[in-house]
Amino acid sequence: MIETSPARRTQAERREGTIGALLDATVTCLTERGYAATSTAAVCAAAGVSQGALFRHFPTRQALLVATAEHVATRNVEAFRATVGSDVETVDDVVAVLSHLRTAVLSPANQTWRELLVAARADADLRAALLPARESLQAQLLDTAADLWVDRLRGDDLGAVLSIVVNMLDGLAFSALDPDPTAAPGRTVERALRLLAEMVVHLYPQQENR
Amino acid sequence: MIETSPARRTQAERREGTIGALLDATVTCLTERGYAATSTAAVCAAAGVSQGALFRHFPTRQALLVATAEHVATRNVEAFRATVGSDVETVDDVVAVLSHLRTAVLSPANQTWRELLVAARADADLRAALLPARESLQAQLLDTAADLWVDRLRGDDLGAVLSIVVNMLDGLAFSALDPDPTAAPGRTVERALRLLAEMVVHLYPQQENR
DNA sequence: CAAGTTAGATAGCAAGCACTCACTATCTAT
DNA sequence: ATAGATAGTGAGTGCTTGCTATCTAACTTG
Repeated sequence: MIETSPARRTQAERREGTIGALLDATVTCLTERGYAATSTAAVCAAAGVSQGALFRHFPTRQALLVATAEHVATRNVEAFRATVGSDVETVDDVVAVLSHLRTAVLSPANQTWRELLVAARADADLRAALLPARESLQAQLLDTAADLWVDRLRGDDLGAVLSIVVNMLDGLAFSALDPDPTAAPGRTVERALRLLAEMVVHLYPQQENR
Repeated sequence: MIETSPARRTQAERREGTIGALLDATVTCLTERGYAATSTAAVCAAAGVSQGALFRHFPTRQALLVATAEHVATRNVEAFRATVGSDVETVDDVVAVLSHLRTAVLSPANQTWRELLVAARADADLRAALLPARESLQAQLLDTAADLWVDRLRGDDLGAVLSIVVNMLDGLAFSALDPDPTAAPGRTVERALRLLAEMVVHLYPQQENR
């Protein structure tokens, strides 16, 4: 209580702490209030710091948003890697992977990423600033998928299947207007995921698939 | 030149004219500037009218946006109907349909619709106002597809396939950051569309498909 | 401990926003 | 032709925005 005075933190710790709080606050603001309503004031209120603190560490609002994008991009890759990790044999296995992928795509991190991508479409500066992170993420997704599924799908088909699956799940997330999009998938979506799983498994049936 | 004085229009004509100009201007503003930058001033500038004219016909900005949504929704249904109209037999036929569907999804009308849907996710009022148009559009899409493909796909699979295709194309449109998204499809996307076409054709191969 | 540097708080500013209001122009009905 | 209604104008209002300037608090270094 005496020697470990709680108000004693090194400058780097303070800095890192508030930056982390700002990034997390930006993620929550983006997911539950949208891009336009993610004002610097709102982020500061959610993070519990003043506006001066924000503009000390980020020269502009866009810089904060770009930093947030890179922050969530790494999380997204990790979530994808964890999801696809299990080995698949039967159609049911693939369905399970797709279901997990769906919840991953609906996570706040992915929601944030999507929100920023949409905003970038109308803002050339943001688009340019987001480009490297975007290409890096896409490449990492493809590499991860190739590592784990290379014996199942050939190069061309891998990219195509990945494009179908993630774009479909993204489209689903975009058009999900429910307050809680993490709810049950719904019959149509479940059937759609099964069709995709059957497509994946039957693409190369010469192996010992069921 | 004399009897048809160009400055002689009935009130209804004037009204309809400026309303149409405002709706069209809103569409172009939304597609090429995004939701946030579609201010009343920007729309009025694009339409060539004053702000007072806008607020005479639409009590609020949101009313203008909702009217625009309903305006493009009908266009979207028509474009979909025209696209799916041709009868399909071979895989190549389905690929052609999907390609046309892709360009339809990338059209300004559909882009506008998507922009409004995304904005509605963060705005409860807009979401509620858009709900009827949204349900009507979805129902019409499904009905149209059922009319034309009912002999090819059974009820459950119809919705699932439709969900896969339109969500994938929507996701593709969302993540297309190019200034001109109507450009060539790209190898991966072409392969993806072919895979989907094969899936559709092989779903019920008992008929006289190739 | 003192001087210097970094972190954070607060008040305020110019610009842009949705929207209003007093007014003019145009059309319609008597 | 005249009166009343509708369409359209453009300056103005209050509010929010991203960002800055000024200041205090906390940490680091000699």
